[in-house]
Amino acid sequence: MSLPHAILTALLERPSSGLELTRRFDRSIGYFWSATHQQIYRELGKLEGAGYIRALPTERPARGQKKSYEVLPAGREELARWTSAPQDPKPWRDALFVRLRASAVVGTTTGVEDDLRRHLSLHQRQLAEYEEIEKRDFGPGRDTAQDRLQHLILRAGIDLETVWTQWLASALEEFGRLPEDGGREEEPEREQPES
Amino acid sequence: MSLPHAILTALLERPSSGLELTRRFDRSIGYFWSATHQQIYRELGKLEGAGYIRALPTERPARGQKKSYEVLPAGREELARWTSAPQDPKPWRDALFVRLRASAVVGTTTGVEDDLRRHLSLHQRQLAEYEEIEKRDFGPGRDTAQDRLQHLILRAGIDLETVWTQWLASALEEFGRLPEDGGREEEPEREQPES
DNA sequence: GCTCTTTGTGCAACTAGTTGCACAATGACT
DNA sequence: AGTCATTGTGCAACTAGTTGCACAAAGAGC
Repeated sequence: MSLPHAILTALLERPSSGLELTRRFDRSIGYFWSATHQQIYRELGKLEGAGYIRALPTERPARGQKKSYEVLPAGREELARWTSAPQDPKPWRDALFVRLRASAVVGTTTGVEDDLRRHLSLHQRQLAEYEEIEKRDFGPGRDTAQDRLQHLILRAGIDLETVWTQWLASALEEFGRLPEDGGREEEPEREQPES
Repeated sequence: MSLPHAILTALLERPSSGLELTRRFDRSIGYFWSATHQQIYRELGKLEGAGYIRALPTERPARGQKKSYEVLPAGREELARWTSAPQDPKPWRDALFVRLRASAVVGTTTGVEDDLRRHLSLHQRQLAEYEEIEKRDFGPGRDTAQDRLQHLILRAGIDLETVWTQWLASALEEFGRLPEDGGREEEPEREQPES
């Protein structure tokens, strides 16, 4: 459960209102932990209730009015605690693979193939965006410890998107070599290797 | 929402009971779509209610008794429909990156670093397991369309685990070069690049 | 001055997934 | 025969995340 901690991190980097946070999640933090504005507002409420953050004093605190939050010491402590506590990696889930395996067993491959192509171009776009950011924000100048950690994260994104595009390309190649009816099994009772 | 479709796929490959499904999810399908037995039983109930599967007739259908399911034509159709319908890739979420970024801002890196090491060895183990499976199940003999699609999926797993191990190794290297107090910013008000 | 759009904030209901427990049948051990 | 562990099945409560809507304020266009 990382959303509250992602928010604390963002607020430590810079105190912000709900909308500002939403924007920052869209173009930065959301690359590895996405969240909608609804989630963010709800979480801000909880964090405030827990005493981890507080609203910065403002002239007219009314509804529909910008409200900025800053992290309190308790919030910083909680973040430090959470950050250094061990956590298991979540088992990755990807519907695309389910669909691939399903298409092998029902024997229709054209639908997935189209989507494979679409995903490929999405991943290519994302990769390009990351590389753009890398060029822009991580030139030779910036190498404080903080820069280097952020660069490391960006690198993970780039590497991951790279394998995705490569794998999708190779999958499409493989599809090109498949017989028209796809992978429908001829003898359904055959013992499958469970891989 | 892929669990029902993952189950349909598995049942088409071979009719099974809840427990058999659970086992197959553990060592095969679960590599890309994990599920607990509770989820599986619940979903089997729903699928039966929807007329997509049915319990194979058995002598003594009592509680605590093995009950196998098979896919009905309607289930196969639904699976084919779902498989070929376009679906957007889910934005990937990874708490590790949140923690990394958080550690940069709170300035404590030792905890994460230990966990990075632990994750590295977990990914290495997973990678080894996949490669074992590849050697065992996808030798030169097996190359029906279905084999090739399953191999493709396994390849994705291998490729992904490979980048993970590489990235984690490079991250640890980077950590080795960091100053002791980590990435705590010296001037918190500096404009951060939002990458 | 009045509608219209944009910006900022938020609630409520729903869906998916996880955790924790419970209970029946079976065979083994004593 | 009696308890005990194991196997197989399942419910219920909870947590996290998504979707859909609503409402207030402010400025823009007429």
